[in-house]
Amino acid sequence: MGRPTIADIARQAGVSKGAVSFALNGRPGVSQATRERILRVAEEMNWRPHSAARALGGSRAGAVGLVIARPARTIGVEPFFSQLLSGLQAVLSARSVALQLMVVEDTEAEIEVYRRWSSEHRVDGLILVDLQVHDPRIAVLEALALPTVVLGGPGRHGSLPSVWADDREAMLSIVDYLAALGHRRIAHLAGLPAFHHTQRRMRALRDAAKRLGLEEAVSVPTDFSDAEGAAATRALLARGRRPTAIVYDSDVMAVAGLGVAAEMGVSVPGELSIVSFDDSVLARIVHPALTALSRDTFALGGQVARVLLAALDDPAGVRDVRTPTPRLTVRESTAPPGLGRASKTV
Amino acid sequence: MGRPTIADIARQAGVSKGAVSFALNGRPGVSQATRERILRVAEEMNWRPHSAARALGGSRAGAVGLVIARPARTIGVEPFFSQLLSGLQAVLSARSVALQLMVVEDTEAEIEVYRRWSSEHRVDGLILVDLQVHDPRIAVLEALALPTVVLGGPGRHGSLPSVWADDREAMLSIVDYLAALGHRRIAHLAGLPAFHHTQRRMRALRDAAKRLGLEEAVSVPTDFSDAEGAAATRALLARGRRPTAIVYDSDVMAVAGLGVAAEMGVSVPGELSIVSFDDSVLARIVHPALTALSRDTFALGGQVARVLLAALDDPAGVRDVRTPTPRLTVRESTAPPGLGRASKTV
DNA sequence: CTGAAAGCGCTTACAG
DNA sequence: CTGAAAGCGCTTACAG
Repeated sequence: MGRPTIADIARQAGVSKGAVSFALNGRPGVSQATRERILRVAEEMNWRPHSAARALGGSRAGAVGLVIARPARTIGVEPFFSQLLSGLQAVLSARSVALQLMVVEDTEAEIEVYRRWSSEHRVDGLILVDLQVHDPRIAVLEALALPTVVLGGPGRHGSLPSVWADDREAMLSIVDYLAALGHRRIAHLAGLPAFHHTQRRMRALRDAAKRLGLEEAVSVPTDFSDAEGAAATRALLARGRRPTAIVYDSDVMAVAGLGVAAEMGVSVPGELSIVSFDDSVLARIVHPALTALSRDTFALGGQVARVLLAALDDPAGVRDVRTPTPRLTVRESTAPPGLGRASKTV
Repeated sequence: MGRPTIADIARQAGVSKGAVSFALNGRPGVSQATRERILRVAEEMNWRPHSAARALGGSRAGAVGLVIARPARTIGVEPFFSQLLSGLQAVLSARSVALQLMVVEDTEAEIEVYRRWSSEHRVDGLILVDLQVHDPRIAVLEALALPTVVLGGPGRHGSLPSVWADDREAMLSIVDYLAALGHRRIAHLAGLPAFHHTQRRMRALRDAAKRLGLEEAVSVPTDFSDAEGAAATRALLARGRRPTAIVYDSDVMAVAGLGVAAEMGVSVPGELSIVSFDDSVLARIVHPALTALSRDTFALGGQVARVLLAALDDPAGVRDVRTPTPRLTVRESTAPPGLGRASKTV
């Protein structure tokens, strides 16, 4: 007889379709006894909601969207995103909400997707990543009135709720550690300067340098690619008085930097300490293993999903959420400066 | 007035809703003149299809699904998948078909997702990856009668159409190259033995070893994790007569193996040649850069999407598609054996 | 607390 | 080639 519908259940249970709908959705409007009977029948018939019908009747699409804008030459979906996705889906699928994922070339294309999804009623809400300093997406999303949670901040996210970790505190923890080891010349291979978190990290480094009286502390912006990471590292290490420590904004760039150090005969950590702002398998498997900032990205994804679900129920009742600051995992790529080639190991 | 519907267009153009639907979907049933008028009106009103309504009225969900089953400890979504996704979406979104992506723990959970999606009418078709030798998913999908394209093969995919590249030929090209360099003892750090392509690679190595009269050619199965890749490499290199070349089934394992070689003071490529079966940023950025099998994974994704779309239109009219065999990109990690520590440097 | 009805925005036979 | 109508499977006011 094909898939059972609520009409079948209603007939079987001897009630109206409306009553079945109320019972199935846990709403008031049916007595406890009939509710249980209806649920039992639905179970017996192995009924499942038809997502399209539900979306048409109600006004929910039953899905939320996530668009990642990355130029093709960068790594694409990095370990960070795969962890985030898992965390998101763990929470969303428990509520039967699907996740629409899309990878596009740039912010313009990203905005187009939001407009299309909105007009096609594809999604009920959105997750916004890679927050920019002057972010054109914010105004668009406010205008579309699509419930959205921003991963990033604090600040620069307009009236949209944000889930954020403190990149400033994180950067300070790195610099404090390096300074404690004795480093006085620290370089920072930053990501895209348009990103909000890039600016916060750069600013934190400047502030820390002043406070600690460092001899040098420079941030070099890049496009996050391994190519620019390698090129910038080469330039830094070719200087007369080169930095004794480099902080990389991504694990991919950090690994590329490690390769350049090997290529130029600069020992790590003997002559150069390396810290990655992102932790992942990459940071662990290279040699020497990289000291890196670790965080529970899976849990972060779950947190974002919960905030978004709350926003769907009550767009006005949602507050910004601060998540734990990433913590430094020390491995083999950091040491006091100037140990020289003696410590080069292996 | 809210979003325009086909009823609005019909009123404005002075025709029936049915006529509008035909015109908008490029079907016969309206004259050329009225078709053009309708399209013009739709354009003026900035009409967009409501995906749920379309799914309910027709019987299409407007989406296809891809489930990736990976235990949490492996890298998750690898570069391979991100490329594949991009290729899939490039073709699918041109036809306004969404992609439902889900990451789960194991095959059992994966099958559950298929059953749920099927009964909820969430997707019109599926893409199946990581084909197994005895794959329980095949029978389930045949029974669900959900149009599905298998990425993998040839063989073992039942009545489902397959898009495949020849892993056997690919392995032979590696072994032939290593043998030509003079290697006589070759090891292969394979992936999960349950995977169809793992078996084909292992068998290809055995056959090549016999044909070439190699002294030793052993395949060691692993779970694809960096941990097992490292452990197995350690065991191989600790032997008396160790292999002079190791072929790794994934880039992550190859990088882990490279780390172990460094740790044990085995120079690459002087004392050990390393080849990765997967190419990616990882293979390029490490030092020495890894010789690897390259393929156009983006194009592969596009190909899979095209076959799936064809299967949606006509499930019976789809044939298996063979894609180009991956080709060896030689970098710095391979050399004739026994050059010894002299060539270590850099 | 419950039932009968209308409606969500499309698609698709079925008559003309 | 075209129009009027029914129907997809739900949800949600609106009466009782």
